[in-house]
Amino acid sequence: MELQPEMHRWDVTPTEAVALQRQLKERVVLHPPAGLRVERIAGADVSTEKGNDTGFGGIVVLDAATLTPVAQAGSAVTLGFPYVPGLLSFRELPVVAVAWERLTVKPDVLIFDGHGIAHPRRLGIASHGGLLFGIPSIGCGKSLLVGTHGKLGEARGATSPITHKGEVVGMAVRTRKAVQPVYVSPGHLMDLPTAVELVLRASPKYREPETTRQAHRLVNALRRADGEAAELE
DNA sequence: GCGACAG
DNA sequence: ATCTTGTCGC
Repeated sequence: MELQPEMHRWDVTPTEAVALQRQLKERVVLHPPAGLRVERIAGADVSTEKGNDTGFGGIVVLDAATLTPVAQAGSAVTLGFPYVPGLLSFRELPVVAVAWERLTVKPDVLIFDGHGIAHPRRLGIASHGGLLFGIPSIGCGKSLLVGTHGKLGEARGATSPITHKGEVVGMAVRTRKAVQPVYVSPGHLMDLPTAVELVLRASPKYREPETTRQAHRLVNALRRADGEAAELE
């Protein structure tokens, strides 16, 4: 099951988007493919501008062992959906999808800046993106959308389960000593233990995974380059 | 009805 | 997310 460009249309209303999420969540698989080998791990991100409706997307693929970039792709797409908490994927995935199509070297796992199943309807951008691209995916957010968790130790590697409506939907993970944790949840073709392990492995030095940091760097560079080109008109 | 609310 | 300067701490 590869990319599914026609999974559904993107020009929908918020009400239709919610209905699509309820339907799509049934397809999410919460365990990794048998014998998954993570040699390449990637990060996806989108950057937007204040007085503009253009979204700059990007994906950076890293060697999982060295966390060195091996491939990348960017995109600039007009945003067709507003930011609505719980419907982030309808705003950002169309942008990420263009970058994904341009990516010549595909990763084994894709980490999104946002949540997976730690979502009101269990279909955050990581789960939706994993389904769309047919790839194992992980959600790694900087703040919670839903759920609560207990206190966690100060050491790097400390964790505490995120619970929502009686279900464990993710894990608060301390990637740096005495620094606010990140919130990890499975996207698609992924389970929580593996997601936590991969995020920790990808975050040896900073709070956020190197995948997310590199993708963030790429999309911001694209946005600034576009802004400077516009000034010379 | 009120508060919360990824990026 | 973006708009913005300086500032506290390792």
